[in-house]
Amino acid sequence: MTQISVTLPDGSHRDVEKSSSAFDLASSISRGLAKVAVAAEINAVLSDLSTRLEDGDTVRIITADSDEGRHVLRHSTAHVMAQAVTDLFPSAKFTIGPAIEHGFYYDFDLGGQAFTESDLERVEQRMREIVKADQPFVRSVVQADEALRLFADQPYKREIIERVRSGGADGADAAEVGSADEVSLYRNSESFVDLCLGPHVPSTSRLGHFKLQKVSAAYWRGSEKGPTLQRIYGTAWESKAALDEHLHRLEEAEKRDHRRLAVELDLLSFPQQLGGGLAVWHPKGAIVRKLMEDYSRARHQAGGYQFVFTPHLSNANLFQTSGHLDFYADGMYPPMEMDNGTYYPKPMNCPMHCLIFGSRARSYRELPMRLFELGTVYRYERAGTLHGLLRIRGFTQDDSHIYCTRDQLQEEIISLLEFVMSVLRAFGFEDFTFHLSTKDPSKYVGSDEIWTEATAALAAALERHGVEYSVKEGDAAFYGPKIDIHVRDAIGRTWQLSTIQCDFNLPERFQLEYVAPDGTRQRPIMLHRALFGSIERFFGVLVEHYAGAFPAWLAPVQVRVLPVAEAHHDYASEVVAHLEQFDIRVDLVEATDPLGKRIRAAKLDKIPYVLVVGDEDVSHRTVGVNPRGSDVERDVPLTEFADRVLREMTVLTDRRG
RNA sequence: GCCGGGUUAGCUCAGUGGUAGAGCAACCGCCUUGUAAGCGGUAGGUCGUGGGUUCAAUCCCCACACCCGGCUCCA
Repeated sequence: MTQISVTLPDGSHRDVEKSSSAFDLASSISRGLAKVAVAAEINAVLSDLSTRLEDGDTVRIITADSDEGRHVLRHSTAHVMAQAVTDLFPSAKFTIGPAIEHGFYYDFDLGGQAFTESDLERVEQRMREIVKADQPFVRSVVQADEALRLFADQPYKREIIERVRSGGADGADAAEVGSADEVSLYRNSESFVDLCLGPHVPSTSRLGHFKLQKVSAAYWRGSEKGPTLQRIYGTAWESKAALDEHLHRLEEAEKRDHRRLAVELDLLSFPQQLGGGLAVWHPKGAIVRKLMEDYSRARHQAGGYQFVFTPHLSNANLFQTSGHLDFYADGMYPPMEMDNGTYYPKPMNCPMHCLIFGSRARSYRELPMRLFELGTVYRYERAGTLHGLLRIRGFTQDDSHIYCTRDQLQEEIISLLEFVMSVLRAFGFEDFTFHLSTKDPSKYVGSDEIWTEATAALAAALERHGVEYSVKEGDAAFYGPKIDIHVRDAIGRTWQLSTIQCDFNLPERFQLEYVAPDGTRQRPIMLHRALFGSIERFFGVLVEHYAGAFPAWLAPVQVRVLPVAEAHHDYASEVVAHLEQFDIRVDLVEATDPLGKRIRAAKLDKIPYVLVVGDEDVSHRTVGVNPRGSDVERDVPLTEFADRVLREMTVLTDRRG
């Protein structure tokens, strides 16, 4: 037999010469395919293009412009970077260097030294030389003993091999090496060989559209107790155009940074005198926040929630009862000794809501009881973790705790999902992903029965909605399973916002009970639900989603009126007064500066409507409308414009139905 | 908390061992009738805070605070 037959992804068969490689197959299909091929999937295993095909194999050629293809490019580029670093820093010990979303990194031990920005340039330069040298990536498989000799002066590589051999490996180790006895290697030059399962591109000349981005520290094996390594992040793409586009996207994302926009738009600030992770809200930011909160309250009121308020401090006994002191004392602000005991700033609202539930005998007739509070909490986040509004020490949860019977659980979760998505849609989020976190067998409270039931209730609710969801095994909190809801923003980034969590723990700890129809005392199940998550964080996400250009109903200033000249000031004031009577947020900038300059300033303030009024408008009671993002309209009757803005503002009420 | 880099006017950023500068913004004046920067002037800084070295520190050294990029953590 000189021919073998392989199956292609479309189910067709193709004959190729015996002992053909995957690359030969690609070439036989088309020269174009061969040119963009970077690897192959053979019988569902990702493999090098050089792999010999067998009769009956199912083969899919991986091209550079696919997700898997880019993954291969990035992984190979990481190897090239490691070679470049070891060329330039001969004493560097290299560790691991995987492909990640949009790029790759590699971690090195520089013996206490750190890379500088100029080192990065040198490394990048050396990488370009390696690419030009067209070094082949050659895979080999050796015995573990031989590999240990090969990496005699690379302690991290030896550690990986040893761990795999002793069976103590985790997934990351196995991905580097292969199996316990046989170690997979890739050599891309005389001097550079790395542990790796591959696959890799055939040679370094297939790479080149990359950029090193930043250098930072990382812990070996992610452990704070391990050595500190130097990590270099880079990105790599299939073409210069794709690389440029990616870099452009990063620039655009930077322009949306809520910390930058918060300053530019005068929304809020983090005064140094206040301390880290604490924000003050300026009038413009406060208006937006108030509108968000007002809307949230209105929706909760309509949704059958009861509003409660609880204090910022509590006697330590409460957090002893709730278990927070046992589990999270490190994340709480330190205690204050007072004349009648020890007090803590609250890190959570739930214990206090439990006190409200437990304040008197409860009947099943009161369930489900939905308590809601915009509750401000304080958590001691470690200094290095703070990040604008997204990671902050003092923040306000839109926190709801729902006490219900086991029979009510599923229905309650279903209506919660609807409620959460409906509110998020009102803020412009349409694309949701769902994650169901299940029991961690090593850390949980409650009976298996109730875990199964609650997890099934969460899953059923998701399925009833017909939404896709991923299961995160063992990722639940110790007190119960949960659903996390992520949203995709205007430029495709995802943010975790809402969470719905079942809790069997707190009702037990607080000995919460209700009287059932048969007169017995039963323990309620508790659902924790944060919708925005934290008002501060959600606001930050909104700023980035809208790039600071809030929709009209949220904009701090909705309309700015610009008289063309001083002669139009009186009429401009009338326009302002007319709009203000409908609670439209409107301001006026008099004609001391030229019109063009005032227009520009209004645009930079991202105001939804700029109204220009001149002679014709005065005589016809009209306005010139310059809307954000569309064309100027002249001679719009003032009353018509007011109606239009009002309609836009009532989008809320429409969504409420 | 760890590693690295920072902190100069409201903002963006120059700069120097001999107590500081630009553009924009602000304020004042002039000009000004139609959609993204008219002209001129004025004011504005304990160069993050504290200590040290020095005749002299915004600059060099140390500590602290805060910020940035990651790591770790995130009820």
